[in-house]
Amino acid sequence: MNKRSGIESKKRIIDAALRLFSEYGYSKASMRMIANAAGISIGGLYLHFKNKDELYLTLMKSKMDDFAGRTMDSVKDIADPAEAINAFMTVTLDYAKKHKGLILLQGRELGFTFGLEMKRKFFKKQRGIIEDIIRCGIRTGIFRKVNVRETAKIIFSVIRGFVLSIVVEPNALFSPEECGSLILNGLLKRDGK
Amino acid sequence: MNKRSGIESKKRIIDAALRLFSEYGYSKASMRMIANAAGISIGGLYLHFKNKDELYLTLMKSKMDDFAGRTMDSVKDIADPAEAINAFMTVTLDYAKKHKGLILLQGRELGFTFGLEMKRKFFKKQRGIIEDIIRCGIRTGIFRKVNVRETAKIIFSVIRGFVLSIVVEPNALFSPEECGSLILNGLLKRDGK
DNA sequence: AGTTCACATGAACAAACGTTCAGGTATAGA
DNA sequence: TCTATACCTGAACGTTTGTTCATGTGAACT
Repeated sequence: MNKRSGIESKKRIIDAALRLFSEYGYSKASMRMIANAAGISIGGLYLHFKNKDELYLTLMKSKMDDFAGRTMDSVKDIADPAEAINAFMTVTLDYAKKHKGLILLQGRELGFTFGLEMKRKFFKKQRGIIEDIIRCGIRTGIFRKVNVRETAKIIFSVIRGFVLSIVVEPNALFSPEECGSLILNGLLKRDGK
Repeated sequence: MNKRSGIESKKRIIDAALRLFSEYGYSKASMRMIANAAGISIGGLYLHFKNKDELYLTLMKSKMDDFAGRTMDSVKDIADPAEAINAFMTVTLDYAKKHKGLILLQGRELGFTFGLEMKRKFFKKQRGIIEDIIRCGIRTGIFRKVNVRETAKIIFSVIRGFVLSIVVEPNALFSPEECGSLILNGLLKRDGK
């Protein structure tokens, strides 16, 4: 099983690493396991990534960029803020559900010193999108005059919680639609209705 | 530093373990480190806990029981559902903020097979409290007729997200009050106002 | 004073870890 | 056919891991 195309090997390594990091966590997924799953030798693995940290970070970076790009795209040309909130919610949660591997990987090893800065940047960017939507909603008079930053944090927290739920209680997930509805309408009865 | 009271040693071990598990995670906090921090020998550690798993689980169990008890107490004799939601939120989030160690410990190592069942039970119980409050709110006509289970999941998800935020972005936390307000009132402008 | 017993020690062990390295092999160009 | 190059191999190394065990120690009871 020799003489492969280099980039293809690298790709197989990344795939295997994502799978194993996700299932076992950073510490318990050993380089040997990853090499094995990728159909390459241990030495070969180190030919493509200079060490375990680099492998992990490369993985994270590429997947998170992809994630961010998609959510951004899905919202950018929706005019109605209420609809945009819903869309952002739905896209994010669906993506998370479909890519459990990434989610597991990123949720786990939380206190990791060496991936933290990257994650923070990612979160800030995502929260920024929500803030823009809220500001737009307030400007156009559709939303109440809430504290934009606080509210964005809260909404983002719902998403983060959902993502965590995927890991801990996969069969206790709520529907994105119901969630959008609660965020928009609240729990209290409307005066009129 | 010999001849201690046994239970006191055990207590020191638990303290040290919580601190080190929290800071370094399950895998990277070694039994030697824990023994060291507890001021006991490696062998002595195994006198009190038969292995690393047991130490971890004992820790988790005791802290989670404490957590559950406190949140339960804080809500049980508040009549107004809206107020109860707020109280539950505040107490839970404050507790989480005050006990970062526990939170880190429990958020980290998410995919752990051997602690999962316990965690699920804990979450279910907590969600049950919220469900009761919502049901009460609907019955008394204060809340809209929402899907109780779904809504409870969502609210719980906010909490879970907050808890995660403590770890990842400690200075990007929202206020429990603002959060309660959003959940109760929603984002859309009220008809009357 | 002697025995017992709960608590404590740290050297020792096997296993697993991340990483390196001396070497091997198939392809591409000469 | 020879050489250069890119890709690959797995034994080996030095650490560190969780866990065990033969041995000690001091207080309490007989």
